[in-house]
Amino acid sequence: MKPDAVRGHLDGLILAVLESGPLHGYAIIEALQARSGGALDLPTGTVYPALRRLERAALVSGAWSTVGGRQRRTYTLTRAGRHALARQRAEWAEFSSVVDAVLRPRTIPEAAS
Amino acid sequence: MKPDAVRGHLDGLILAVLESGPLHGYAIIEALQARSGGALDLPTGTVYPALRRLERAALVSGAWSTVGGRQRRTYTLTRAGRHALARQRAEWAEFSSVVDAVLRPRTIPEAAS
DNA sequence: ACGCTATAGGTAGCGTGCCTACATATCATC
DNA sequence: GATGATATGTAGGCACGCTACCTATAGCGT
Repeated sequence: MKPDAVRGHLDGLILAVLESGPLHGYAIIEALQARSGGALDLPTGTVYPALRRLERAALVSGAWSTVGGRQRRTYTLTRAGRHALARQRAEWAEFSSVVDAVLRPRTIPEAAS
Repeated sequence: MKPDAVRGHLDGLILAVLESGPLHGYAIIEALQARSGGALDLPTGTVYPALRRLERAALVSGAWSTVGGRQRRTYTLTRAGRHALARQRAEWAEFSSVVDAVLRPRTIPEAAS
């Protein structure tokens, strides 16, 4: 998939994978890969800043922990995050149906000749 | 619909409305409104630069004409534009199925209480 | 005569936000 | 001790849609 395609929808995707339970950043990237059948392979430079953005917006809350000597920052969906996710889903439904409608091929009158 | 949502998909939308036949910029905006049931109300400052971009990329070709004393620039899909449209449709199909898959609510195991 | 709206085209500059590239550190494997 | 997986992060670039303007004609109302 072309890079940049997720623009404007990344937040919703992250919130969606966090719905099933808290995850740390690296695991979020893997979860997105898994759920998309490998199509979504987001670089850390995309996801980590997004998580900080979501945390600033109070849609997720982050907490440090140490697992196997490695630092982890585990993110949990907040109540506001849950509402935001519902909103994102509704917006996506509308958006995708609009694009579907516009993109759908019309029956083209057969060319003369 | 939230502004900026069409980002990355605008070109495809414009190519799609041009598939049925040549249109000038203003008519393209109206066609997008019509096909989307009013949901897409793109400002001229979005569409006109996009058309010039598409013309530079040789996906559409523009031609001036005068209708009722007003200047019009009518855009026609080129062969390359038709290919690009097919590509955009394929990309959209993949992208939207990926987002659907990730966004789709999982059955959440009932919380222990 | 004047203003308003619809029609028609356009530019300048901004901000968002994803990407590339890089930096850092631990642990396991070879 | 080098490599790769795991894990987190920053800096800078840039594409692109948006806001806010500007210009011009035609038609209508007052």
